[in-house]
Amino acid sequence: MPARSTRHVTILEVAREARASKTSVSRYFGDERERLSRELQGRIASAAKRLGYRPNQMARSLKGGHSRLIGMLVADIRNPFSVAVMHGVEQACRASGYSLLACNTDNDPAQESAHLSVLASYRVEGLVINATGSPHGALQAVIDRGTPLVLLDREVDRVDADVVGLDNPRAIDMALEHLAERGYRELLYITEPPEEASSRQRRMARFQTRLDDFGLTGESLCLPLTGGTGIPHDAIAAFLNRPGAAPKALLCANGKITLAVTRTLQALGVRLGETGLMGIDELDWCELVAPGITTLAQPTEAIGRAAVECLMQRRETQRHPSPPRHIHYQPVLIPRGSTQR
Amino acid sequence: MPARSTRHVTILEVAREARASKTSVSRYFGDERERLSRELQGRIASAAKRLGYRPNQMARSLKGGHSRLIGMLVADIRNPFSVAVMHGVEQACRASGYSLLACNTDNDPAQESAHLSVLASYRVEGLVINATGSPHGALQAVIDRGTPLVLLDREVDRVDADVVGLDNPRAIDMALEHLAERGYRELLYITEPPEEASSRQRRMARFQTRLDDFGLTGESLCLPLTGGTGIPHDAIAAFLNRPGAAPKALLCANGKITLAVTRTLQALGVRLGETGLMGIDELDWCELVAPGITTLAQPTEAIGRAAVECLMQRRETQRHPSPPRHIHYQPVLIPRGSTQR
DNA sequence: TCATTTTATGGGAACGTTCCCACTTTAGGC
DNA sequence: GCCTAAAGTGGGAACGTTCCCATAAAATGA
Repeated sequence: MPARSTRHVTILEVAREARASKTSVSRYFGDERERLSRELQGRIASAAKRLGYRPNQMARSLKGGHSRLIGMLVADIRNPFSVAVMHGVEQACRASGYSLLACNTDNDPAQESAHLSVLASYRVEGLVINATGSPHGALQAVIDRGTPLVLLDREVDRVDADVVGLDNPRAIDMALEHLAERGYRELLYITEPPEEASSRQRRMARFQTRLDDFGLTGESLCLPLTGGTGIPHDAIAAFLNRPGAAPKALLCANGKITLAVTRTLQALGVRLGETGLMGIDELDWCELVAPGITTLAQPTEAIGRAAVECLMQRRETQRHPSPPRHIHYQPVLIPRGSTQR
Repeated sequence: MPARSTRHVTILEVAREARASKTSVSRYFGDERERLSRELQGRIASAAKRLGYRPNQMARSLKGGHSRLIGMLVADIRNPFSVAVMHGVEQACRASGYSLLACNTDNDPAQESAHLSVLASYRVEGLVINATGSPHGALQAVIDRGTPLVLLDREVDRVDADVVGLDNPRAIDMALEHLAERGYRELLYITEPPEEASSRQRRMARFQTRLDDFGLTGESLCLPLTGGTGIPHDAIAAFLNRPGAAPKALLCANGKITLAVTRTLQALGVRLGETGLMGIDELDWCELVAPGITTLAQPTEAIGRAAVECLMQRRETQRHPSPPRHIHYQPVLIPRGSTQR
């Protein structure tokens, strides 16, 4: 029976029970266990177990300044991409002995700064941020305060932090190359509002610049997906019904767009393959819809792990910081029927 | 310029800057702001802003015993159902001034108890748990220690805590009723190993008991989905190829099963509708696959919110606890082509 | 007018740790 | 065999709060 149904056992009670000093108990649970004699170790171990002792992490971080907490801001937790990255982040944190305090901002700058504030009050030792668009002074303030910070996927103006994400130009190039190779000639690039995220801008800009190089023509369509699943059918229908025999294809800037566009195409009765469809972000269901939807998969877990690695590295080289690093991962092409004419 | 590029500002520095006592500053940031004169409030506010002060939550919880933290254990963070519930939980926490420390156990009991341990060390004031199967003594220990605890979806033997989840019998009844009404006669119920979760047991048991009442025959198939996407095609093929003209249908116990089964059916070239397919858990893509997959949607956000509500209630009525409550939500039927012959 | 309450403020002791130092004992070097 | 070093242990002061108390001033009541 592990005793005491009420309240928490303290280090002092363990010390008394083990006939040792609190210092020794502290050493036992800290990283100086080796300094204790075998015998004392034994006494403390059994006393602690008997009493059901758990060091109070709050007290620990107060004294030592180590909260052992990493904070994460996720723009949209219902986006499978975000969750996959978060999974990687959490694993890496745990491997380094940290816990993850993850907050969902629902793409709302107000929630973002509120959460940032909370995370600061818990004295997180590092921050992984999938920020909303607004070039946030609060972020730079965090860095100035000395908290290591990594930006995920999206860079933020005038915030000099490490950035981890997809190699966006390469992703677009791969998409264009694939679509060109499969014989599509006229493209429509569909994206959420680019102002909100640098990665969206990068992708869109690259799309425009490289079309010529692949002998393609194309244009971009910006869809605000706020709220419902609604998406304007007419803009897409107009593109598809445009006269001319050149094979047409749609390129979706991310998973959310791919979902919305697939819905629209079904509503319009479009046959996939004949009309090309391709998306960035791999999702569970992409292989299930009709002939399968071709995607560019992001190495989400790796991105998450890399983010934490950056954090840990900065933590170790705290004094006189190096310039921000940018780490870009290669996407993986998963060809399916939706780009097979 | 919010001053001090290094380290954190303390309450004492603010007090000095505002020509006030630390007690007054503490009052200002606590819930006794009203007791201070307008003038003093002003001085403190501006001093705090000038210095960029954020109360240290670690110190706060150490002294006051309020960590303002709720812990959550999620069995599988890559399951959209879990994420949706988590979203509800987080919203509700924030509304009550709590932050959420969410941990993913990847269905691994070892990680579960490790995380439980960590959460305890942060002195979380409540715990929302989507537990793995093992009837965990650790859980009861948490309760005994006085931490309110809510079980999500799955009950755990010999742990007397509140349980929030789906009305499983009703869900099965609705499914059977719908399938019978649509003319299917022979059913195959497909589930993950029921030992791991009470909800799985409930659903399966109900399925077996109520078949007769709807004039149906049927049997159950248990699939271990660990690891890859692999799923034994042959068991399902055997069911489908069984002689007899009675229309057949498959009922999937959760979203993960629905995904795996849909993959299998595509591989087998089965036409949905002709062969019925229905699943518990609504997913993004269910309306996209072929004629659309009929589902029973769980009110995930509501479940999440209810869990936190239970926690808050227990927190307020700490002394002399009431018996565990069980809250069960009704599913919503979303009929689609996969159950239309 | 003076005792009494109320209002506004501040000092100091905790909360449960860690960590610096100091002390004792044992081992090592010559 | 004595001096020094190392190993093993413990006491006490922080860490940044909150909260109990005490105080001073202002308001109230007769």
